Amino acid sequence: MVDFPAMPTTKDQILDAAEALFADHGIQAVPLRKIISEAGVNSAAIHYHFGSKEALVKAVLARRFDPLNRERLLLLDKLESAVGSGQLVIEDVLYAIVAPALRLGQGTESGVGFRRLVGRIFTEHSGYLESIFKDLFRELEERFDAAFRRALPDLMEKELAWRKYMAVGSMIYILREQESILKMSGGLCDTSNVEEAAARMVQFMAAGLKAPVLRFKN
Amino acid sequence: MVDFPAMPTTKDQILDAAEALFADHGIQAVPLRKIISEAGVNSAAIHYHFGSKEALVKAVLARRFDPLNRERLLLLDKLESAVGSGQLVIEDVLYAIVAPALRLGQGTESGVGFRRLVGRIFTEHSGYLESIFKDLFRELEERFDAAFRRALPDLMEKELAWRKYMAVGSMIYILREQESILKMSGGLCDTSNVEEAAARMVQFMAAGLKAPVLRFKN
DNA sequence: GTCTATAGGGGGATAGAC
DNA sequence: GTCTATCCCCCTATAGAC
Repeated sequence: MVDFPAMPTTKDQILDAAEALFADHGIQAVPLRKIISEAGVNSAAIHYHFGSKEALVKAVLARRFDPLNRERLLLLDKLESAVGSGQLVIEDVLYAIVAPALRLGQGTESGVGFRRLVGRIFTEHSGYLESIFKDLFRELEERFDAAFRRALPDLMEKELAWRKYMAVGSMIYILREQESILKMSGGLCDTSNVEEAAARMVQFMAAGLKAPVLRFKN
Repeated sequence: MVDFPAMPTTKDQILDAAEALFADHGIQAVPLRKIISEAGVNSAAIHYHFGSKEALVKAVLARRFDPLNRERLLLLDKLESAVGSGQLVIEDVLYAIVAPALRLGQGTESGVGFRRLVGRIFTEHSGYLESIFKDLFRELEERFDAAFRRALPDLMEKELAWRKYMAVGSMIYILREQESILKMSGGLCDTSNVEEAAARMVQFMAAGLKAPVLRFKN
């Protein structure tokens, strides 16, 4: 058979099927058998191509998160070089995190799936997922933590930490549950308009991050 | 043997063990065998007392969420009767949702576990969990949706819907991941001080909900 | 590289003695 | 109400023919 570029390889079929199923049901909940039957490949193919379920999971995640996080860092690079030693605008920093994730695979049929995966990975920790997650996000977290600091220089470290996790929480909930939210909201909350969704998310998170400082006794 | 009130029944031992394991690993990920061994009961005890894993899950969740949501609704009742036909304050409404969840089991050893369960239930949907979740939260959601409307009368329906889900997302992420957040933040984000944590969460969510309105083309 | 077949371990659920 | 023993299904992983 001639090597025809558009022909999906067995490996890709497995990755596609696994990605869709992981997004729908969670990573642990999906048996390799289901991936096999969904991908229409042989029952030994996964172990031949990847070696184990853990290695497959790593490959599925890396295929999306590596380019996604590279794009986020590229946007941050641009922001940083644009302001020089000046102050970063928190809305711009948030946009650099949110928009690439919302854009992921827009227009493709499988797009919703791996956008949901982006949110899901933050709340699946058990066993080997923990270390996969850390490897995927270490650089991103360091760079954006520093950017948050620069954009919000007046916040105490503790205050910023609290608000950062709450902002992250709101973002991953929207990404992860986008379909059930679309349904629950009766069609109002639609992430398929990327710029609108990004603007709403950025605005919400920025408002929380910039809220007036509270005083506590401790 | 005399009926001694402090003696935990087999049923309670099962519920306690299941709750802790569900909070740690997720509901689907926990096999009944693990609950059995953790609870130190007989391998047939769960099926004798509950009938199935689904019925056990329902019992575990109802034991905590029924009183929790009753308390939230009681607080909302008080707010509503205090303002009469006037306007509700969004911060008070948010506090009525957040504070009871943070207070759940504070001081007890197993408290962290079922506080995490509160957050976890929002992102485990597969199969029978969906309908259990709806049953547990139907009344709460209706009442608090109406309260949000009353507290934020100037927001368009769509705007309010978006912001509501983002606020919910930030809350459940904090509840659900409280231990990993405590660790990741180097001890800064501690939910054991209930009033401080509640105040921070309320402030963040309220700021996002009250952010200035954006204009969109659609 | 792709197939069938199967090993080997867990999973939920149940029967039936005590 | 509590125990032991076991059924039957599904899981990951591998061996070995083609």
